[in-house]
Amino acid sequence: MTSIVLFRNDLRLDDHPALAHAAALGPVLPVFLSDPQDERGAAYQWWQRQSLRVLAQRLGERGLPLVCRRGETLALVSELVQESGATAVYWNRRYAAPQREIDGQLKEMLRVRGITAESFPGDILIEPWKVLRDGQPYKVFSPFWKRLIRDMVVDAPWDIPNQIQASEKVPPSEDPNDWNWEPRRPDWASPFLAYWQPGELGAAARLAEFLESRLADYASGRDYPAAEKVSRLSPHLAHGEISPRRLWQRVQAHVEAQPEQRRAADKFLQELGWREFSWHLLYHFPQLPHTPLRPEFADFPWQEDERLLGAWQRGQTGYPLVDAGMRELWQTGYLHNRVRMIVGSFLVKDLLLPWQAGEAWFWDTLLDADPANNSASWQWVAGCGTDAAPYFRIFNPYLQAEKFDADAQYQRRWLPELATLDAATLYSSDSGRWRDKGVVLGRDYLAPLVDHQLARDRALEAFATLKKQP
DNA sequence: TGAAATGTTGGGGCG
DNA sequence: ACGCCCCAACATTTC
Repeated sequence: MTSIVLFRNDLRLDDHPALAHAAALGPVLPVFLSDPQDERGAAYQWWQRQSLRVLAQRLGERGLPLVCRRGETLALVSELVQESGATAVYWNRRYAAPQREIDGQLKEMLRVRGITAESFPGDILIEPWKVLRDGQPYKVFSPFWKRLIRDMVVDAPWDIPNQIQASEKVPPSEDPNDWNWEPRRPDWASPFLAYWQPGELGAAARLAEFLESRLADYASGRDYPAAEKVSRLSPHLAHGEISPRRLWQRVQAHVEAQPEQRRAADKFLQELGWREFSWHLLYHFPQLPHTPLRPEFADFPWQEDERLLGAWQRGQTGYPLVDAGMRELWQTGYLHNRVRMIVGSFLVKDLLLPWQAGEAWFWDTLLDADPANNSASWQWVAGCGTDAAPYFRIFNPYLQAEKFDADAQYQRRWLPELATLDAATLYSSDSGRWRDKGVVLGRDYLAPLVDHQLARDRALEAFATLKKQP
């Protein structure tokens, strides 16, 4: 009579449809499976380890164990069904191709053996096969989102079950500490804890704080990386510590109480919409993480240059805003959205490096690494996505800095070597003025890796070669 | 959810 | 008072 409930990238009790369904039927055996196929970058795995601790504790408080196993999904579930005598397995749906395939095979294997197997809506607002126009997926964000908010109903979230009966038989668990997801030497991850509280409670706290004190200024403040007006919920969403349905419902309820924040809330929900759009794209176009959706970009003359890539990764390009962003990413596992666009544009257009190289670096270093968001956004920046920024939309890193970090607060925070420069000096190209403030180019800070004007022209030339292709 | 190049307009200085 | 020029400010187009 026992049901196994699988936890994967949905490390929460709230609005966990599979868990809620199983708990209503009888005893539950919660299982976390780590299939090597599902592993993401190093930063993501570190967070997942922290989040697992929280999940195990929350289950423990309710008298439930969390059985952790590492290996191939089908084999593990097969073993666990035998060891526990479970008669059903439930899970929340996943939408990326490899995971869909695994879960499909799992369902078939279980049903052949007479075990109930059922999947439930996963961590998006609406199932991708329900948002179509003339049977085709949307390829442009605006009509997609308009359609979704106008015509579709987001399911109400499931509350945490009041009581969850524990399974009598509990198979032994592996110790996730043995999985080596936490770096030892050097321990690059422990500083993250100064910025983040992984786990479902941390997610709830972040949301409460966002609604309370950040949302009101979100519409205008979200563009200024020093302003701290964004939600910083992305890692929590990426690990499923809060569901988008719950987030949607909480924001709607907040706006009912504070109608003057409607505009800001809509803007925020639109960002959730971009996440949704990315996941729908990944569902319909499984090649999204590797292959440009615009086929003509297959022939783009990217450069391969390890030296340039390394300089970008380490924040040593000589462009203060780019370097500040790359250092924030390395030190905190996160990067403000505006700065993601700027460093992305710089990699792809100023350095002419392939967007996949940036995608891979973000995948490894972002705590919120998410296959849909990461690949869709890089294709957007590179101009090769379906609804992408046109290739010729080339960010000027100096202008972006003056517009969105006018007082240089953000750049000085992440570039201690420039902390003595006031904004006016930072924005002047007069190296003598920099020297007067104690910063010698080439000694204290690098000269720019490339000249932006030249790089811009070169990028446009490279782009022009594409259009000649049939 | 750009930026640069190019075009237009209108106020003010000045002969 | 008038026309001319300059140029900032804004608008449009082009990449």
